[in-house]
Amino acid sequence: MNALTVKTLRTHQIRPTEKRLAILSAFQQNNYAMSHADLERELGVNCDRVTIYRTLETFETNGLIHKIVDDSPVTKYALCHPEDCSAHQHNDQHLHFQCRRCGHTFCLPLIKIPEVNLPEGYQLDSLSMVAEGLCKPCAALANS
Amino acid sequence: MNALTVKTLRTHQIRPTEKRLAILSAFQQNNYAMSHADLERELGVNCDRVTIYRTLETFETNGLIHKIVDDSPVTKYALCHPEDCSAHQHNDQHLHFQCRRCGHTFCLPLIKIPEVNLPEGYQLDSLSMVAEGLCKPCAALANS
DNA sequence: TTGAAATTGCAACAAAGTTGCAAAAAAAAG
DNA sequence: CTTTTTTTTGCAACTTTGTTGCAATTTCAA
Repeated sequence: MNALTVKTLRTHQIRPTEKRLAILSAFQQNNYAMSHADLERELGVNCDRVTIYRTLETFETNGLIHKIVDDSPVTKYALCHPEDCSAHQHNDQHLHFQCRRCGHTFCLPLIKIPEVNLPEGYQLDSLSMVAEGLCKPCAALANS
Repeated sequence: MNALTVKTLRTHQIRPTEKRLAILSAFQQNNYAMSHADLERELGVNCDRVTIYRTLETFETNGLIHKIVDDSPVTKYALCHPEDCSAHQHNDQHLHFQCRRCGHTFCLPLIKIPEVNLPEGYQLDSLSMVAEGLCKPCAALANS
């Protein structure tokens, strides 16, 4: 039992069950955004498909992970940065980067999304931005 | 037979068949990004599901429409602006706006995506940006 | 320790998208 | 104007992704 992980869940008002701990550590062990299929692969048969879907929903509504919008048709999630998100509001206004070679999408939390001026009459809630290209490791490989 | 529409398809090296003309006019008659389900609804039973999927693929690879990345799980497409895209390259670097009320996503071709500075080592191909909120008509409704 | 509330697994379903193949349509060749 | 070739379409079957209802189990608190 990882005490730190348990504490993380409790902080977000999420009961630290075995399955949830496993899913949380999967997120912590990978620096890219995870899809349901990614998690299913990592957890093997020890966890039901539906449990994974429901855990993701729970984690998101409690401000532990956020959805990532990218080119792929599947929904992906990444750990929120604690200073940005809570159960009440998500505020992950940073750039995401999708690599065309390895297929993974990463958070670049240090790069904030620039402001845009919307036409008169539009009301803005949030902005998201995805860069596509080659991530650092894949770019290094391509140049060798 | 709409001569203009036929010409548009020929310009993009796409054979102007009946189904393709119908799908193209569906795009022209709606100013929002269209999903497969949207098209199926518009075309009724006159067109097979698979034909729609394949037509979208053909249109995209020939630079007539582009994929739109938004919050929803379904793939949506919008007409390209002729000056931006061709069969060889898509270059639709404008803002997209997704309305939380009507659910539609619109191109805002006049609002260009700002530049961002990526960390050292990353190689950028393209950027996409989605704003979420209330579109003009829906915002007007909400304020009345 | 017992009882209420939350979580999980199972089954069944729905929606989104893909693939192979044969029939039909369109274009090119003769 | 046929015949041949290529492209497009429809159908069936399948895969992947995601959802819902319900009963069994687990967790937590009284």
